Amino acid sequence: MTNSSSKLKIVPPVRSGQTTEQVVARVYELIKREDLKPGDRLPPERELSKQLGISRPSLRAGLSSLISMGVLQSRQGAGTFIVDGPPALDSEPLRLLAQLHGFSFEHMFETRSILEVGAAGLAAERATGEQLATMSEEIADMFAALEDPQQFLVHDVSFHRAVAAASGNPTLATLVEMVSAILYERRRETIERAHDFKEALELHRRIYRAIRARKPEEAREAMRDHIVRAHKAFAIEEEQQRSKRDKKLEA
Amino acid sequence: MTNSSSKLKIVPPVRSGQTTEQVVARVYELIKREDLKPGDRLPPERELSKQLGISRPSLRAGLSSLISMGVLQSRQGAGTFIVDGPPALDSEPLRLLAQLHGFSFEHMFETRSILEVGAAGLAAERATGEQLATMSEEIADMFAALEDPQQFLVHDVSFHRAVAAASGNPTLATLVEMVSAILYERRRETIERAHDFKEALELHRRIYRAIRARKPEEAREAMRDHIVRAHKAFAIEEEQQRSKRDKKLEA
DNA sequence: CGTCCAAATTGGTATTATAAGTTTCGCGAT
DNA sequence: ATCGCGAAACTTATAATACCAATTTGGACG
Repeated sequence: MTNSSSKLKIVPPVRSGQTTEQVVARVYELIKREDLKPGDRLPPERELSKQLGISRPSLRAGLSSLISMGVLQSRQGAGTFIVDGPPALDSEPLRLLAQLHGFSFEHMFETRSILEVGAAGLAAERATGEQLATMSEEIADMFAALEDPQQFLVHDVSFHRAVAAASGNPTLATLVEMVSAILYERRRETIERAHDFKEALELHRRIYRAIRARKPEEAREAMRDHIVRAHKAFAIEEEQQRSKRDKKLEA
Repeated sequence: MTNSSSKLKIVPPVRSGQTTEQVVARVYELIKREDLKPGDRLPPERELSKQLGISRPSLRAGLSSLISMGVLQSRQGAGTFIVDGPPALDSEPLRLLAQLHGFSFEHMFETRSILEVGAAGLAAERATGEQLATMSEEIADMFAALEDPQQFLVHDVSFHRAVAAASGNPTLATLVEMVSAILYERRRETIERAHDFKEALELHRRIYRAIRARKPEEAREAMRDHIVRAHKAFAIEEEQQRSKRDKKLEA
């Protein structure tokens, strides 16, 4: 139903949109018809370019788009594949947009809070036993990493990812992941000066207990409380780093 | 973060586009240093490819990525520009991801609900006079379009966009936009059979009044109620369309 | 069973032609 | 003389063809 006569719009044969868009649209069609599943290999570039009636560089431009969108992945010598693994959106676009329009970290934290509070509430309603186990394990790993900030942060992030997954809503989990990734990267740089991991750990346990006890409202409240505090801690770390940098400039 | 030590699977090094990534990274640097602001023009392709030390087709592959990410925009004969206007993320990646992993519309609605309920709450705290006026105007336009489903839907969407904007959180507004765009496209096809616009309109007015009265919890509750009902209406429309299609197949 | 080579495939470049928008300049009318 | 207007020249993105390089895969051969 691509260029049939359903509309009388004066559209020259393949004139609509750039060739790049055509590639994206075509791959979308392939996926939609389930000719392609995650992990599958696409036809070779030369063949695919012939099928679409465009040149190889043009095709490559389109594939680049899909790769940067996180839908495809290519390995030289092997082929181009539909990305396998958990669904995820690349956070690069959001990062660029934030940089362009000067989104503040305050807004990022606020958005993250809304998403994760929602996720925690759903998780309390739907989490499976296995998902509960995963959360619990991450908390144990945080205990074990109380002296190693970087490692602690890794398990912190994993715990939140587990909660998002336990919401049973992949769309929501994907958005949580996208926003968190940006904050995580920034946090990694300032975590060294962090303090009071024990408090953070206790807050995580509180979230877990509420989810485990199937109490959505408590889970939501615990998550909200945790992120507010995390935001404050983050702000303090940022401030410390800033003042340190200023000091260095004086010298 | 991808290949943690949880599995020893021999994963070939991910060389997904070295030059393409270079282009994205370089443009990101340009933006970060504020050499480039929204609306600005990039150097011509020939010049830029020389600056980066890569060929034009390779550069174009990178630019294609940025264009599909919604960061750039090209006009033949004029040049390539940083996108101007309100910040927005292309919803194509999410659409593809949803198709690939079979995300359901239920999940989409649930995510939209979480985002918009949060936005409504914030809007009740922060909406400016002008933003309130915009919302009110959209409601008036919905009144005027009670007999024209397509037009009604347009103002419906605009109203929600206005609420998201009034949250004062551009990150949140961007995510709302991204998720809504997907549902909107689908809705446009089924809206003709919709019923009871008056009820929907009344729910919108309730949201507006709560925001106007600066009552966050009421605004949240009104938004939650509205989206639940919208979801139900959507499900009914889908069902009608499905049964109609089945009927046609019989004949 | 191991090693190595050849075919397949993506990665990247160079060159050229084409189409579309922008600017400029000259001409004519006022 | 000046203003408006149209056409030509220029700039720029768009796209195709041809070519070589790097890497992986699989099979042939010892």
